[in-house]
Amino acid sequence: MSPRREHRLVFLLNVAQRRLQRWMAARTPHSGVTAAQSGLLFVLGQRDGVLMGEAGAALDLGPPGISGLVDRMTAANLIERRADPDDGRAWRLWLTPAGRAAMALSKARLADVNARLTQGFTEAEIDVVARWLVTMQSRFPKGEDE
Amino acid sequence: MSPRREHRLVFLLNVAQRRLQRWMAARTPHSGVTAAQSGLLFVLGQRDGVLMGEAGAALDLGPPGISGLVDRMTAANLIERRADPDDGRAWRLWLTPAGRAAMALSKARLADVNARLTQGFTEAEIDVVARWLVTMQSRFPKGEDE
DNA sequence: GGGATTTATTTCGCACGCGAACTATCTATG
DNA sequence: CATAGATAGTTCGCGTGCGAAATAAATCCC
Repeated sequence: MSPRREHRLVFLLNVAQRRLQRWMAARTPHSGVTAAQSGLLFVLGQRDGVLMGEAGAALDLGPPGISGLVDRMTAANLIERRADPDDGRAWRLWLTPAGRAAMALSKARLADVNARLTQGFTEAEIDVVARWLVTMQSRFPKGEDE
Repeated sequence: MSPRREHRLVFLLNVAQRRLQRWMAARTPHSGVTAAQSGLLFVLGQRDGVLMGEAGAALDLGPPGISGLVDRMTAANLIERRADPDDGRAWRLWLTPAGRAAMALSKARLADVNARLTQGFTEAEIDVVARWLVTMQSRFPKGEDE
């Protein structure tokens, strides 16, 4: 029984996430590229020149979140903001050479993280975990849907 | 077998955590008690008068984390800081009546969250998830152990 | 065409939690 | 006893991301 085990899921999720973030932050070989920042680097690695809103959607960030992330990464010279030629409101994001290099380094770190995230679990178990995490997205939606 | 699915675990964990936090924050019936704050309320509900460091350990927070949390909750009149009679450096934390009431309300919200966290998954699957989350704690330790 | 509405992004204030450095107290050791 | 070291908390600056409100450009509709 122990309702306590279930009670703990909220907490366990929180702790696991923070531990992972902290671990990644501490192991940033290249100058200060954080986990969130590598996320954006990967998005741009696949689709350079996306709109900020698209990048935000890909990372599940709202407007203020992506805006701040872009600010910091622009200041760090990892990406560039260039006006969209067709839409005066929009900005497109482009990797700088430094950003491209940082992305390559981030991939190595990600490989290490992946090993740690799956080690000791069967593929079926990892599938359960992934399915659970994905399900939580629809279970705790952004809007205030019931 | 898509290495991409594994790649996503970092991201999925991050998103699930943020979605849950956001959802809880939006559904705070009582004045502004956040998820982190309910965590401390529950700790005090079980052991009123703990040292700040003990509370931090229970919530996996470092000194600055628990210190700030206590600051905000003290300002909100949810808890009280009282000097430890035996140790001039230490402070013990106590629930205020308002804090005790907020804790009761938080429990209702937690029940709702728990339902959403487990609904649609078998007990065995939830066990896998819980085991995975716990394992991640040792996999991404606080110290810089390799 | 022009006013209302939608859309892209920014700004503000906030909560959270980290690492590093600091202060104050307690404890151990010579 | 004095002093060195350990321990409890605080403070600072930072990155992250949210909600709400503002700005500016695009679009829709009469």
